[in-house]
Amino acid sequence: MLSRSFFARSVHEVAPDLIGVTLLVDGVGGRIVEVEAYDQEDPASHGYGGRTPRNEAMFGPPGHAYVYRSYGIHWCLNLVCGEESVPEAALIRALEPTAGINRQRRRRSVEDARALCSGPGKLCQALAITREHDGLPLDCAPFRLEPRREAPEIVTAPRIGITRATELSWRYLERGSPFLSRPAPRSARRS
DNA sequence: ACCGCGATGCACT
DNA sequence: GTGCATCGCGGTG
Repeated sequence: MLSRSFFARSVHEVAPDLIGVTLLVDGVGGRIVEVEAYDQEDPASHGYGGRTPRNEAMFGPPGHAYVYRSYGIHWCLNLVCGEESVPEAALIRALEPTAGINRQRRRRSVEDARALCSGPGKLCQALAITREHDGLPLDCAPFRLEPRREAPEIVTAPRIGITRATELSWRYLERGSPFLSRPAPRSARRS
């Protein structure tokens, strides 16, 4: 299990450190292979405009989940970082499935393991993450976070699917992983 | 390979 | 009313 202090650092330190960490919800999940950082001064962040009912968890203590609904259909999972009342969070964008893969297949109605968790909405469907997980601590059930065993090779690239602050390379990926939401662009740099 | 679009919730102007 | 931190499908090269 990751220590509580793991998340009590800048999201820009935590986000790359999450690559290779195993994320499980009720025993179902896999290795994190893609993450994006969102910070307090970031116009693309949900926390940028101040506290609202939706983003309340972003302003809470680090080491908790922030789950929001995207495009009215999908759920997306963030891990809150930094310090209380300062909104910083890491968006989990893709997992390499390692646990409960058949349950993930049933929830997603997909066979190919590469399609189970290759996107923020997909992985929430595969792990059955919903609004009920918003604000929950990450060091208790149903969550489980296991440290990585070996240091992965990490590359950085611009974030995906945003319209503001697109010049920032705050997307972190495991180099060469077949489980990404989208391949790394040719411009990707080693972290 | 790329591009367009519909589904649907909700924060915000 | 508009704009998303999305996804899957169907059309066209």
